[in-house]
Amino acid sequence: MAILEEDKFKKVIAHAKEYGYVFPSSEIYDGLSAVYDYGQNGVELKKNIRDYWWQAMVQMNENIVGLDAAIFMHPTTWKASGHVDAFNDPLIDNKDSKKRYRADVLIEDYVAKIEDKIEKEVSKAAKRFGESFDKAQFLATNTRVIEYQAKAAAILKRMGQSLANEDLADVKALIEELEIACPLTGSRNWTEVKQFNLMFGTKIGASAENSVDLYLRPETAQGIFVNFLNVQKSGRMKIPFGIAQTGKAFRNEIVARQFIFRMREFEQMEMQYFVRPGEELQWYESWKQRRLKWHLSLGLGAENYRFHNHDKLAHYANAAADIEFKFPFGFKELEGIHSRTNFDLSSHQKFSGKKLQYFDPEHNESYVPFVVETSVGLDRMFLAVFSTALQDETLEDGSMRTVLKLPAVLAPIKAAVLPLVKKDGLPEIAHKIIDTLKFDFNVVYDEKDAIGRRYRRQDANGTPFCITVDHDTLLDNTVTIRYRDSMQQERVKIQDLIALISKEVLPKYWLEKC
RNA sequence: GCGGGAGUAGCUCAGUUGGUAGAGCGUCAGCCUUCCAAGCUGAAUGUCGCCGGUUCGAACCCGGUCUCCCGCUCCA
Repeated sequence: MAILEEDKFKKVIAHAKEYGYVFPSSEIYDGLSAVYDYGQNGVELKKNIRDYWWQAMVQMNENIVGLDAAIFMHPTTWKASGHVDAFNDPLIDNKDSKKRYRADVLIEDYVAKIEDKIEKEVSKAAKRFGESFDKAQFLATNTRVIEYQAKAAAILKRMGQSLANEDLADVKALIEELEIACPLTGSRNWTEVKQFNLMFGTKIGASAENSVDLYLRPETAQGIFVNFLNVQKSGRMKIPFGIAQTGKAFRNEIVARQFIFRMREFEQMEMQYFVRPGEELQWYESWKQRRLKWHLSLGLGAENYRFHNHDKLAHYANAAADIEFKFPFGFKELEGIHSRTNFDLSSHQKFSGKKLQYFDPEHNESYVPFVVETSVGLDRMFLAVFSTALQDETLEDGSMRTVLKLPAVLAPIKAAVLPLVKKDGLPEIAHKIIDTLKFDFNVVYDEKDAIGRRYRRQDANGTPFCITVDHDTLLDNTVTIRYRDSMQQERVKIQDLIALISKEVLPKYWLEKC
């Protein structure tokens, strides 16, 4: 990270804390690694981002509906989804090379070398005996081969048992006995073997003997898949249709860092779109474009976005791309768009024994639908918006101001109402204006300090409008409205305020750009 | 997890060879009234990250520990 970008990132984190957006979790106890709390302004910004997404996805699309599935799910869910296998690794570090390996893979590689040796013996013998060579007999009788085979089998058996018994010390002992070295450096200076489970485990049931092991969901998608038929039938949904959900997910990351970019507890905004098999790639393409358009509608700058198409695909996908955003620490994933095939629904069908199929009346056939997923990290979206909005500006007179240029639709506070001085009845009028605006917008009142300083305070907090009550207000019921980004001021009638602010902050005017 | 750096008021940081903590900004109250911060007066706020050790005495020395930052590593 360049020095400038690093400074910028530090400023973002400090500003987020200072203005009540993001606090380290449990800070009075020294915090909890990679867990953060959203403060009084952060919760508003986050809610506004979530609402903006929800409106664009659910409200604006007749064939997309919402869902709020529980965080706890039946344990078999995670076997079906592949997370139990994929999120569970015994890892070992080499102290000299600083490289980390899966302990079981190291041992399996070693066994593979033994098998190579057996193969070499076989091919040597085959050359020697020519056409009369009997491979099966050779394998069964050659003493060297039998020795190799016995050794390989013994190693695998012992590793299997140790892993099953969670005897990680023995896995390490095995690595040491076999004198397995770091493939890169040849060092045999290993740490202990540690089990890394990326899913958080917990228990349901109050008494120990009746309890069942559960996981906190590592993604929200599975709640949608297991409810696919419930929603389709109760909502009389016809393919293609989508189910949208926002909610918390949990991953026990080995290293979680970069502020709220990678947290152990985070919030996703996901939509699973169910389509006819064979049509998934065209939907995948169209969702890629639609989702990018949604991001661009916020006006953070087209140059800050790019697609990253995956070459290596996960086992369930036949196409995948990320929308990457230029964070203070570089371009990183903001949203994923995946063509997940019918992997999840098929797998749940297999594990549950329940049919998860759709009867397509148009084509008169039943099938397991294919799925196109769009998945945004809400916290990442927050960071993208917040870090881009935070700017230090040099003004014409050479002075500086810190301004948080949040898209007005997302700003926590839409307007501040300020009496020019706190006497002559101006505060009373300001309070009256607040009473008329507060039904529609989050507004605040401030009378402390000089007017200029109050403007700057609101700038730093991202408030798009300041409304100033002065002595002329007493005569003609007009106020000054001052715009955050341009610092321009206008004289307007009090009764025009609602319409004026609405035009800038209501989602309606932003969603039209999606 | 490894290596490097750091933890003193809300923020940014001082703190001399160990002698029970300061500044600026911010916050609050009051004065002033002035449409783009930094006018005047006054006030609050710290067990100097935590635990232990050395010492008559530790923010400072030693050990441990926690947290954060950077790099490596990991990342359905």
